[in-house]
Order: sequence, then C-alpha cells, then structure tokens
Amino acid sequence: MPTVSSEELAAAAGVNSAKLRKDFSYLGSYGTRGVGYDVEYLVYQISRELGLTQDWPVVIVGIGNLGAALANYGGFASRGFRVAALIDADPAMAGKPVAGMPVQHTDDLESIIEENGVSIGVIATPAGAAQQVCDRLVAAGVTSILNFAPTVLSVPDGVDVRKVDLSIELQILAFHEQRKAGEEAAGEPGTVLQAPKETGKGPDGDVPAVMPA
Amino acid sequence: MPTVSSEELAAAAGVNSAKLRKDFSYLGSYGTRGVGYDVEYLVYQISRELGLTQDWPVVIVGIGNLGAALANYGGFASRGFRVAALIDADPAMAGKPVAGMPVQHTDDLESIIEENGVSIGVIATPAGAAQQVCDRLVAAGVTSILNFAPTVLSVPDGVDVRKVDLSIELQILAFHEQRKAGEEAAGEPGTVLQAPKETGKGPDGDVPAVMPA
DNA sequence: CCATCTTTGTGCACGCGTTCACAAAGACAT
DNA sequence: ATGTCTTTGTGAACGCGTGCACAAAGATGG
Repeated sequence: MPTVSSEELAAAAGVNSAKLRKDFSYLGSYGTRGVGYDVEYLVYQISRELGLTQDWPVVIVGIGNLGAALANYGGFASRGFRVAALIDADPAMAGKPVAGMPVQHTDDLESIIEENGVSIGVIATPAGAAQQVCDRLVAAGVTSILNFAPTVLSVPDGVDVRKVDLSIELQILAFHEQRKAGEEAAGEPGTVLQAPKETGKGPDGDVPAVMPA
Repeated sequence: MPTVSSEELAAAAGVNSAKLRKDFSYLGSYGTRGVGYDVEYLVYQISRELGLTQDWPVVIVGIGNLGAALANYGGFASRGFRVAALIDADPAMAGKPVAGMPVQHTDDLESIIEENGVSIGVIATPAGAAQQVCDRLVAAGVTSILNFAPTVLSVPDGVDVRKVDLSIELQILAFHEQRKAGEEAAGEPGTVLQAPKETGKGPDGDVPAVMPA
C-alpha cells in the first residue's frame, strides 16, 4: 500500500507539516500513525471534499475569443466539469461548432439551464450584456456565476459570484516589477515609501489590500 | 476641493475605516485632519504606488483563442499596459492582424523584447510549449511572467511567475455549491465534515489551503 | 485668538491562524 | 507478548494582522 507522510507532502508543497496534518484532520482521521496516509484513499477523500467526484454541468455564455478559449480548455473535464452548452446572443453564431459543440442562441437559455440541471454559469460576454445575462441565469436557477466581464454584477442573496479580472494579475506583476526597479534607488524622500515589512509569505504578501476597480 | 473621509471610503469598500487609514499611512500622510483625503491627490498617490502611472510594454506569446482574447481585452490600456507585440509559433499566423496588430513569429521574440524594453511577458501557448517560451523570454530579459498555460514553470531566482488557472475559480464555485447542497442534509456521519468555523471574511475564507494542481 | 468640532494617525489589546512540541497510536521486529 | 520506532493528531504558545479608542492636528466659527 503506497503511503505518504505529512512531512513528505509538506516538503513537496512547501508548507509546514503540522498545518497540513491539522488541515487533514478537519476532513477526518485518514492517516495511520507510524505509517502515514494511504495515497489513494487520501486523494479520494480530498477529491470528494472538494467536489471533484461530482459532475458539474456548466454553461458558457458569450462565445467570443474568451468563451471559445474556455470551451476548448482541457482542464475542465478532469476537474469534474462538463460544458453542457455554449450560448451566444449573435444569431450568426447559432449552430456554428465551437470545441465540437454547436453554439446555441440566448433565446433558449432558460430551457437549456433547466433541462441540464445547470447550477453554475460562466459569463464571457461584453460588459454591457453581463448583468442582463446574469439576471436571466439566476432567474433560471443558476446559483453560482463565474464572471469574466469587466463589470461588478449584482445578485440576490444565496448566489455566489466570482469575478476574474485578467488584468489584475498583470497589475500585481507590474507592482512587483516596479519594486524590483526601485530597489537600487531606494531611500529618496517622498517617492516610494516602503511598506512596513516584507512578509515573504506568498506572492500576494506585500500587495496592498485596497486596489481600484 | 473634493475630499473623502476614511469612514466614507471604508463604508463603500466594506472594510474597517481604521484599517484603511493605516494602509494609507504606509504610503505617507496624505490626509488632512478634520477634513479627509483630497480625492484627486489620493488617487494619484495610490496610482503611482501601484505602478499605474507607468507605461508597461507587454508581449503576448501564443495567439490562440485565449491570446486573442487577451489582445482584445480593453482593461489593459487603462491600467498602464501596452501590448507591444503578439507572438505566435505558427508561420500561418504571421502577419495576420489580431486586435489591430500584426502577429509576429517566434523567431523574432528576442529582438522584439529587446527593442521594446519589455519586462513583462504573457504566455498563452499550449502546455507543451510554455516552458520553452518561458526560457526564451527570461533569456531575453523578461523578469515577470503571467502564465495561462496549465504547467508549472521553473524560472531562475529574481523572475516572478503568476499562474492563472481558469478552472480553479470554477473549482471554488463548485466547492461552495456543494456546501449549499449539503446544508439541508448536514450531520450525516462520515460524509461531509464541517470545517471548524465559517469566517465569512471573504469569498476564499473557507477554501482549504491545499488544492491539487 | 480661543473654543469647538471633525477626522486623521497610531499605540495597544484582542483574536485568529500558524507553528511547536509531545502524548497516543499503531506498525514492526524480536 | 513486549519493546522500540515512526508518525499522527492535537493542546498550547507564539506572532501577526485587525480593530478599538484616543490624542494630536487642523479646520471652522464666534
């Protein structure tokens, strides 16, 4: 029976072994003292807890470049996601195959959601259409939305929204890049003030909490 | 002179006003007691600190659906980013206009980086090509990389890499979705163990630290 | 010029998460 | 069986960030 110790896993992941054990303990006691964790069993338990063992049908609304990229993205299937439908408002897109699947028109959004039991929707439309699409998705029964449009969506309680801003990551890189460049010329008064300390805990460690939208 | 108080800003952002004032104080003392912060001056100071006032030339390598989506993304310009070049390995792509800009061939990667003084690169290639592209970018002088390919890149010290996994966000939504569904049927032994407490601090608050790559 | 009122900037205390350290548990050898 | 050795699971301590509370600063009015 192949096993791993918390020490090995911690070293591989670059975290503290005690933290790892404590995290695992919240899922139950799946380890064997003196031996470690049964790899296969552990993987299954974590997968189950994260929802990887379930099949999540999702719809992607807005089949532009980004929507098409998402539809073609291979990582979804292995994570338990199944693209149930691609939806676009452009009648010219309807029926066209994208990622081996015909694009459907927005008119059929509600019936598609219902028939496939979709609870997760992905919005990759232009900013102007996002809120309207969001409202229709929610009305049709979607309770989780992944929003790639550069808009803040308002949704009723009980609906989760996650906003992905492709430029925020670049922003963070640029912030660090600026820090690198400023290091050799540090100390000039009134130009770049140092943050109180460098935690070094993670890539986000020294990014200010407040960023403009 | 239009001003805002830390109280107003905190209410708008949904954070504590003391935290906000303390954060601002790390950038310097830009407020006026009894009045608040001069909006225009504050915006400028924060923009400068975040690097928004600088012009960051970036190259996008891999002009598939995702690369094209990024090239067309409007949010970059307003954040101080300028797409200096689009690069692809496919000779058939060379010269084709994407987002009003001709795609250039990978052969010219090094000269493009050098001529434009690019220090930030975006990788949107297939997984198989990512590391090789990364190596060439780094060798050419790029010190920050935004990686959309589903690979972990290895880079020398001093180079920053941020990995964007489009499915991880879906993963998080699915995790919460599962929790929602499990709530009415909670308490069954051995199925879904509760995390010790619900912090409610943010959308990532109750996501386990360890997730499979 | 003094009094009052508003809001900043920050010392300090609290609370939470991380880490340490160790007892308990189980494997394995004798 | 008994002892030894490894590794888990977790109580307790530590450290850091968040929020409270207030003194200092400056505006504003009389």
